[in-house]
Amino acid sequence: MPVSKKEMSECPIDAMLSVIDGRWKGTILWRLSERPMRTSELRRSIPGITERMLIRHLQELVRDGILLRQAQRSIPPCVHYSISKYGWTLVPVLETICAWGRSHIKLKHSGSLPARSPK
Amino acid sequence: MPVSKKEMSECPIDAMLSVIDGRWKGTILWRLSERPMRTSELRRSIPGITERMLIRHLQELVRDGILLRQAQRSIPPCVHYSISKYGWTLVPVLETICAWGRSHIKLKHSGSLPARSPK
DNA sequence: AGTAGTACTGACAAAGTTGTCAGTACTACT
DNA sequence: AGTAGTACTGACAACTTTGTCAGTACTACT
Repeated sequence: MPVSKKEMSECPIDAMLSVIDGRWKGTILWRLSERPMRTSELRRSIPGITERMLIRHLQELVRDGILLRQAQRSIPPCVHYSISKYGWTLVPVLETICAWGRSHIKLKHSGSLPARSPK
Repeated sequence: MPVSKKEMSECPIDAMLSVIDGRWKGTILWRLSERPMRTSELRRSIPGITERMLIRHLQELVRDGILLRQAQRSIPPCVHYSISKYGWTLVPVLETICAWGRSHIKLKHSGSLPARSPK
């Protein structure tokens, strides 16, 4: 069950968005761009996310080659996730997105854009 | 009824994605970045889109300040959509996204990334 | 012995997004 | 007179994504 819909679009924008898209993917990448983390650590660092959704997103990001999954076969299990070499090529793009998003938020808060219809 | 979900996230990435996100928004912006178009023209230039969805996406993009809507009050009606000054600040970001997406598609097609699970 | 912790899956409900269909008011065409 | 075109709305079905809940197997702690 995919977390993002635009499975294999030919449009490059959609192809990129299919990797990023998903309720929590941006946040996950953001956290992991600081440092690799293990599953539970990541979960605690993202308020509101459930374990189920975290794991689904992680699995997709791993499938897309963005994240690396390193598991120690121990008990209790310990799995570390980190951004792969390929994943790092995505980070500058995210920074561009983020920069625009930041100024967009400012505009919205300053009220110079009409607020979106409530709910 | 919103076309995109992440209504007013504090995360800049989500704030930006909420503007872009929606099944057809990327394509719509792409078309309009070439030249302004009227509704029906736009619809015909995007295969697969329905009039209903086109109009919903257009309305959201107008609400977000990305597009400009210019209507002649004539019969039959004639409405032109174009990218606003603010919308143009988004275009370089889209180009960055697009560039990454293009190389991602290449990688997927060359098979060096595992294909996503079918359906 | 009971509780919490690890990383994860399956079944399913709740929300959210997209698509379908019909309808509006008026004109221009055959 | 019938048909097609314009831009758009409302109701609602279909599909996708997200969230909830329970359960797994095993250890470490009180």
